[in-house]
Amino acid sequence: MTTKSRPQARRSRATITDVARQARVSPATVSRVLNASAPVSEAAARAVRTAASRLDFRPNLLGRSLRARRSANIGVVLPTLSHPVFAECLQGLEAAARACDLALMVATTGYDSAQENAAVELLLRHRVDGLVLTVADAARSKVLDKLDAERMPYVLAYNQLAVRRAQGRPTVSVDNRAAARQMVEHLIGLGHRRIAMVAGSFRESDRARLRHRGYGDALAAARLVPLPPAELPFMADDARLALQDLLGRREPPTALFCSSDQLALRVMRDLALLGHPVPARISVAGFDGVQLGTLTTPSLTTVVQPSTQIAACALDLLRGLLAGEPVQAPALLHHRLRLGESTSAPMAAASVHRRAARTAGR
Amino acid sequence: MTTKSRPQARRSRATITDVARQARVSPATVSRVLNASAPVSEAAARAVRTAASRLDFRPNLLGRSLRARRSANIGVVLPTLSHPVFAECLQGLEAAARACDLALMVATTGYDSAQENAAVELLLRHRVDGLVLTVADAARSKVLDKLDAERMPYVLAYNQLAVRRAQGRPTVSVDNRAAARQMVEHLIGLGHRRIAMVAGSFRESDRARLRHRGYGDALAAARLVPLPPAELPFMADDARLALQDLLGRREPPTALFCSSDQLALRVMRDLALLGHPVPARISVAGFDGVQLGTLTTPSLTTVVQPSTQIAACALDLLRGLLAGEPVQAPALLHHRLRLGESTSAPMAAASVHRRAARTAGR
DNA sequence: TTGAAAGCGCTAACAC
DNA sequence: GTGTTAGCGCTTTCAA
Repeated sequence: MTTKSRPQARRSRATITDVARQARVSPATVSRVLNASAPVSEAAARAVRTAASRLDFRPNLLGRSLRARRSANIGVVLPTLSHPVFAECLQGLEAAARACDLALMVATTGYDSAQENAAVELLLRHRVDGLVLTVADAARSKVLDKLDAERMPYVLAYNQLAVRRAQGRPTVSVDNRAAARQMVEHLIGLGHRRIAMVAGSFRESDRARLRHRGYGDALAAARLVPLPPAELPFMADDARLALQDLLGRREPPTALFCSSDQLALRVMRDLALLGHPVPARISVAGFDGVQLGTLTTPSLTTVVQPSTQIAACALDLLRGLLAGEPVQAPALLHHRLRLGESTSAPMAAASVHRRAARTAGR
Repeated sequence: MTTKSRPQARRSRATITDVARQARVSPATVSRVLNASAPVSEAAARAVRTAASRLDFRPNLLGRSLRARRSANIGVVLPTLSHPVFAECLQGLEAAARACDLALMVATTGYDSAQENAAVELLLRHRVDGLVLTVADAARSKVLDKLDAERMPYVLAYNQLAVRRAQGRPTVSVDNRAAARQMVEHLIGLGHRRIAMVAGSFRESDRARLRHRGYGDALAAARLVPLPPAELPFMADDARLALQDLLGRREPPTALFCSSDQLALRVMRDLALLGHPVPARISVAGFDGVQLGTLTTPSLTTVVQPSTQIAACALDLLRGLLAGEPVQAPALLHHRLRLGESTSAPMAAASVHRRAARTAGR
C-alpha cells in the first residue's frame, strides 16, 4: 500500500516531516493543523490528522519550544514536600496545570536561599515559561530580584508582601496577620491570658513573622502581655527541650499558638510525652489546615488555608502574566478557623490539676 | 574596554555564539568547555569561562536537548501527593535528581489508568529521558506496555511484581507480602485472633493485594480464619459506615490491619468518633511509616517503608538504564516494624469494658 | 490557503 | 586542540 516506505531501521519516532510527507502537504501545514494556528482546508486537515495518527506522531516539544520560545512548562519552587501544606499545593498546581496542557518542573529548597537560587537556575536553564514559588522570605529574596531583573514571570504562593513592598510582585495568600490575630482572639475568647507562640525560625519564614504580628495584635487589643516565643529549627524532630523551657517558667502559658500545623502536631505529641494533656492542661492551635490535623486525637484547632484554591489561583495569575496581562494586585484568599479538640477553656486546666492530684494518690 | 559591543537592544539572553565571539573561539569549543566533553587548552578554557560569566551566560537546555537527544529531565508519575508517602518519595527523588543536575517533571494520576496514560503522554512529549513511576496495578498496566514497546527507560517505585511477571521491569519496593505478614504476626503475637484487613479498593492497588496476601499468610500459619476485608474507596473521607459494618458483626475483630497509614489514621479517627478507644477496645496497624504516624495519639503501629531510600534507589537504577546498563533485578529494600501505641493485647479490651461500665454510672 | 526557506541554540562528526 | 559544517524538530515569516 505505502509507496516506498523507508526501511524503518531503528524505528525512531515520526517527525512532523514524516507526517507531512505521508499527508502530502508541507510541514508548515501540519504545524498549522496541530496547533490550530492558522486556517487550513478541511481536506488538508483531515489528511494530516489521519497521517499523524497512523504514524503515532508525538510532537517533540523540544523543537517547538526552541523555536517558539515558550516551553509550555512551569517551574515550581517549594520549601519542602514533607510539609503537607506544600504537597497539597503542588497537587493542586499539577491538576490545574495539566488541565491546560502545561508541564510542571519542581524543585524544593529546604527554606535555604542558596538552594532557592540553585533550583531557580536549573529551571531557567530548562527554559520554563514562568514560575510559581514559595520562598523563605519574599521581602529580601535575591532570587526574586533576579527574576524581576530578567522579566521572568512568576507568582508567589503563600508568601505575602507588605503593600509597600509588594512592588508589582503578584502573590496569592491568606491574610496571615489577620488570620493569626483571629485565632489568638479565639484563644483569648476561651479565657486564655498567657498565650505563647511557637514558630520555626522566624528568619526562615516571612509568614511566621506575619503570624507573630497577628498574635501581637490580638494580645495588644486585649491588653495582654506577649510571652517570648519559642523557636524551633526547621528539621528538629524533638520539641521537648523548647517546651520544657516554655512550661518551666513561673507563669507558664495556658495556650500555644503554633506557626504551622506540622509544628503544632509535633508540639502536641511532645506535650503528651511530657505528661501535659491537651487541651486539659494546655491548649494548642496551629496554622495551615492540613487534612492530617483532622485525624489526630485531639483534632487540631487551626487556621485553614485554601491550598487547592491558592494553587489554582496562582496558576491562573501566572497564565495571565504569560499572556501579557498586567500584574494583578496581591490576591488575598479567605481563611477560616477550624475548631478542633486541641483547644478549650483554661479553666479545664485547674480541674484537671485537681483530678490529676487525686489520681496520683491511687 | 569592550570592542564594539552590540547595542544590547532587548537584552535577550546571551547564547553560546555570543560567548564564542567574546572568547574568540568557536562555539564548538565553548560547548566542549562547558560540558567537559573533550580536552581543551587551558587558555581557551579560561577565556570561555570568563566570557561566559561576563555575559551571564545561561545554557539553553532546549537547544542542547534537541540536538543531543537527551533532556536531562526525568518524569515522575505518582498516584497522589495528598498521601504523604508519595510526597516523601518525591522529595527524595528531587534531592537525588538535583544532586546530579537532573530536572524533574511531575504528574499525578489519582490511581486512574486513563490519567496515567495522559500523564505519561505529556511527559513523553516533553522528551523526558526516563520515568520513575508508581502505577495502580503494574501487572496489567497499559502504560508500562507502551513504555516497553517504545524502549523508554523507567523504574517502578513501590510497585512490586511477581517474579514471573517482572519480565525485566525494574522495581524498587519493600517485600509487601512478607512485611504485611510480619505485621499481622505481630498482632497475633499480641493475642489477637480476629483480625480484619481494611484496604483501599483492591482493584486500585497491586500493593494492597500483596499486603492482603501477607495477611492471609500470617493467619494461615496460625490456623486462624481470615475475616472479610473492608474496602474503602480512595477518596472517601468517612470510614464510619464500613467500620460500623465491620464492628457490628457477631464476632467483631479485635484488630484491624490497614493497607496504608493514611487509611489507618482515618480509621483511628473514626473509631474514636464511634466510641471505640484504640487500642483498648480495638488495635489498629498501618503500612507506610509516614512521619505523621508518630504525631498522633495514640501513635501508629506500622510497617516503615524507607521512602527516601526507595527514591534514591529508583533514581539510581534509572540513571543506570540511561547509561545503557542492563536492567537490574527487582530491588527489595528492608522494611521494619514501628511499634506504636495503637496496638496492644486484646485482653485490654475486656478491662476497658469494665472500666467504661463503671465510669458510665457516674 | 499553502509551501519554501530560514533559523531557534546547541552538539557531534569530521577535517585540519 | 580547534574550527567548520550540518542539522536535531519545530514554527514562522514571506511569497505565491
